[in-house]
Amino acid sequence: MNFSNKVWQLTQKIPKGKITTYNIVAKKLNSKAYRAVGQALKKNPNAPEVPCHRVVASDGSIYGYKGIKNNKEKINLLKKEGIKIKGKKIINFKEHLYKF
DNA sequence: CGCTTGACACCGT
DNA sequence: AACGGTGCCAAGC
Repeated sequence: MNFSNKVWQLTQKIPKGKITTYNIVAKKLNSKAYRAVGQALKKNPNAPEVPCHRVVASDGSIYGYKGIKNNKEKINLLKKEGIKIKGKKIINFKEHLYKF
């Protein structure tokens, strides 16, 4: 079981309409490798199974996801799940926050 | 085996 | 409040 593998497993656990942060995921893995979490998610071999769009930065902003590409469709999908996004930041992201 | 990179977080300015 | 610099950890080369 690699670090990345755990990350994906946890990410899969995120229910629809909920989100979490890299920091939290790393802590759940008993580690401070929140950056490595991002690395794992970007690899994401299980694209459909792992909702990486539900993992955001600690301040509730989309770090890199939309930044890499102008993929508004994914952001729109998040909105459809009940998450409101203003620019790169999630509105009331703490309320949707899933702490495992 | 060691240096560089990156979807972050934290602190100072 | 916004921006920039620094530290962190795992993976890749």
